[in-house]
Amino acid sequence: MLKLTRKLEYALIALRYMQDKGDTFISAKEIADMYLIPQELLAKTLQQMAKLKFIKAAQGPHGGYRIRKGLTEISMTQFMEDLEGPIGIVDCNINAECIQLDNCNIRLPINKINSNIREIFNEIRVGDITS
Amino acid sequence: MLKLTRKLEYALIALRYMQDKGDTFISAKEIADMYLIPQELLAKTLQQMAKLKFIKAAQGPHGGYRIRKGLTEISMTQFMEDLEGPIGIVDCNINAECIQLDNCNIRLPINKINSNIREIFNEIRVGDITS
DNA sequence: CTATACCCGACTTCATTAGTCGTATTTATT
DNA sequence: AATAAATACGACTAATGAAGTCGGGTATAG
Repeated sequence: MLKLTRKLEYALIALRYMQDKGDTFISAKEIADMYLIPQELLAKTLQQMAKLKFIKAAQGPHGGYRIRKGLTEISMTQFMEDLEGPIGIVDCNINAECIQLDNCNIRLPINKINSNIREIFNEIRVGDITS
Repeated sequence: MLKLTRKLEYALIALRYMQDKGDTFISAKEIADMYLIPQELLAKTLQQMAKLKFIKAAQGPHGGYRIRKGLTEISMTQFMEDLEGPIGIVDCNINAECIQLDNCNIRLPINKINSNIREIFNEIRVGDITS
């Protein structure tokens, strides 16, 4: 209950590592070996982040990834939702296809809690975690 | 990601309904019918809550469940953790069997976030949702 | 030319949650 | 006493989403 995905964990671990390494390109393999993360999975995550322009990719030998300026300034809410889709502690926070609709008797307080949680992540920037 | 379990949802819906109904015993069936919740599942949840002394159970015809005084004062953190176990956005918040240990480079900020989330639920009492 | 590394989609496995079923027990009502 | 309505509880199955793997492609440094 209330878990982050591994993908997100791996992403943050990788970003932090890249941040520490400065401006050079770091390969997925290097990070995977370092932190015992399944390489293929980490690679896919890094590719996704590259597509989202969070990091810059370079192909070929000595290629890899490098953090883009600006990433550290975005909120964790945006980062997480870009990678994993909307945060919603119950399904109706996301797609609202609930049969209950108005009948639901806990809707309002639950929505409130969901906002509170998004707010927590709004106030944390990626850079707060990676540096 | 970051989802509450259905069990918890059902529990809160049921509690709110019982709260509204005052002091009479309400059967699992009545609530299940009302909110289109699988009866057996709701029943098990209510039984668990009865065991935890959150509600009082009465067997036999006209039996059912009634909210116990005091339930509305406990925090959502306690309520949720009693029903579903510890809140931990990553596994190492719960059982700390991670191979990484000190090697983990995001441990501190992640723990901080976890505290923030528990704090949100600490400040909400069950009664805030059920009334 | 070759080795290294990214790119990407399809697939499989796994864990957790969700839901079902069967049986026993309690108790109000007739 | 019999019946029916309800909880109690453990074992089981199904569904879902996350985690992880695989195969084939492209780019590029040396």
